[in-house]
Amino acid sequence: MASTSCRRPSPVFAALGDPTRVALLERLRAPGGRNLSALAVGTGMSRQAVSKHLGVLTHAGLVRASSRGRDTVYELDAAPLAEAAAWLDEFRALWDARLDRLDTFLHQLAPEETP
Amino acid sequence: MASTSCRRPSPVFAALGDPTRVALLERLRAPGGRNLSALAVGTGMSRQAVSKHLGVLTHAGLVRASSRGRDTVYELDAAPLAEAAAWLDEFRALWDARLDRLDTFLHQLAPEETP
DNA sequence: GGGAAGCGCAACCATTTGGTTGCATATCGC
DNA sequence: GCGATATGCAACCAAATGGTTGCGCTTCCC
Repeated sequence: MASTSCRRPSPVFAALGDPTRVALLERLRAPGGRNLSALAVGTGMSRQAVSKHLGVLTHAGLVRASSRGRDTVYELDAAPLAEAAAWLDEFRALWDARLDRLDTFLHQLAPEETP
Repeated sequence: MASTSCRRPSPVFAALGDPTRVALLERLRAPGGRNLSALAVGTGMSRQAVSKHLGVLTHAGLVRASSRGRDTVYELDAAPLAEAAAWLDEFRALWDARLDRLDTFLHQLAPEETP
């Protein structure tokens, strides 16, 4: 098979494709969790907009939301980040392997032309 | 500073967020490059749609396009993938460091309650 | 030279996305 | 109980996205 073995984490990449969501993740990197209002302040957006972005992040598995009485607490979950990094590394590794095989193939064909 | 040091590779993540584009990248992983028509066949899309996706990938730096006579040859450039993976690792590392500091802080506060 | 192949550009359309506002509901604290 | 706080849901809107078709230009090859 020429494809990577693990599943492609497209939702994670799509979630990370928006700088606003990345900024939210950086705010969530502090331990302890934040509620929606605390996350929305200073972003220049309404709470509802922030809530939508948090929904995308939650759907991608990057954020866990737990209802805590009156407000919902959002926490970072970095496990999908590790999966995404692993996919990137695997993709690159397979690509490099292809190039290495091409290199040896060219060497076998014409050793003097590929120093 | 609480932010990661390197710039956030949002365009790369946005480009990888579409499964169609990831499939194109996997087709491009074979060495030698492909022209537009070869990439479009079998995708169920028109050449123009594939060209737009290739434009997004090129803009993200994941693909290099070189004009080769009548047709343009597209080649994979995996360097942004490495940058993206590095960003993911750095983000996770900083987050883990925060958690570690919290852990030691809690230990200093009440050693018997955090086994 | 002339037909065919390959590509880019522009116009166009449907759907999704990113954002807003308004309102209803649940919860906390006095 | 009651006011204030925190959230979710629905409707709505502008802009971006993903796709199409058509046309024109360049390049190959016979």
